[in-house]
Amino acid sequence: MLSNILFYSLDKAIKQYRRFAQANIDRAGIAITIDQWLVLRVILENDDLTQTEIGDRVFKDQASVARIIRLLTERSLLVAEALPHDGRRTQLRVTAEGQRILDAVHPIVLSNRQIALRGLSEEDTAQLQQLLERIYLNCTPQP
Amino acid sequence: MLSNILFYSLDKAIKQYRRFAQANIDRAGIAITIDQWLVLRVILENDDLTQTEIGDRVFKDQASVARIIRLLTERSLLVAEALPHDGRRTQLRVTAEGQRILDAVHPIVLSNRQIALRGLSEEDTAQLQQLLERIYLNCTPQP
DNA sequence: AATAGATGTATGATATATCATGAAGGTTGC
DNA sequence: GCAACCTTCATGATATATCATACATCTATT
Repeated sequence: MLSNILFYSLDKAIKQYRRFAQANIDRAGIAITIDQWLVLRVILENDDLTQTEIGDRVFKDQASVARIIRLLTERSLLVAEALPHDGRRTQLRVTAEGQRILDAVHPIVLSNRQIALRGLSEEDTAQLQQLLERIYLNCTPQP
Repeated sequence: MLSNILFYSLDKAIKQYRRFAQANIDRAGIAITIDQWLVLRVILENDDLTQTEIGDRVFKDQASVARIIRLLTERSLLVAEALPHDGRRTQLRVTAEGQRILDAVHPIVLSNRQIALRGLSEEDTAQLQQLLERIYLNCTPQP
């Protein structure tokens, strides 16, 4: 049975959480995807990362990050200015509108997490996190 | 920190597992994606499901299943025959080539799971699965 | 039997994931 | 200085996810 396979349960849980979280953002009338929100948030907290470094933090590859940044820029949630000392890169800055959206999403994200974790104790989530980290490491090729 | 957020760990673990699993299938020279494999496997086990029912089992929506079935059919891993009693549907059958690929992937999938769960006890995986199911239910709107 | 509603499938639009590659800029070693 | 290499970013191709919708067909009701 598929239902007995751990990775099926993992996939199922994260997909349902993403659908739930996105639906709540949509319902609040905020026009942003979870992935865009995640990247925007990372840029706000640290505006001197390369696309590859951003990708490492949000677990996306550089190509995905590039396209998300393009969308965020087109939607004016982000601006890119030339950097004098390196012609390849740009300085990314979250705009006022971007900040407004981050602020609006924040309470929704907190509420989403709380609802999703209802019935789980601190120890439950700690152990869950530890097991997930172990799986991650098991699947990561040693350099 | 993102790393303290449970859903970040969840996303990270499942993504890394999928990359790991797909890389091992690719390395074996088998031309199929994990998602295609999953759908093909469900059809083998039960060849009278609608696309929506298949989607329910593999946690995809009907549109995704339709496109995966089209690819599997184009690659001749699956054939669709008209059903006399219902002009909307077709009878899906896994071809010999499809069966060959399922057989080739099977030991790789078992090995992937074993490696990914290295260091986790039976109780660990059981508890993990139970917590994931709880999260799923928490994120599922009550009808 | 005709019609309204339900079901099954296909597909368009947009977003993301992955791999590969191209193009431009930067760094190092000589 | 320059050649080889590395880094950064953009983009094409393909696969999947999601929502909406179109279309055909089936079912139920009258």
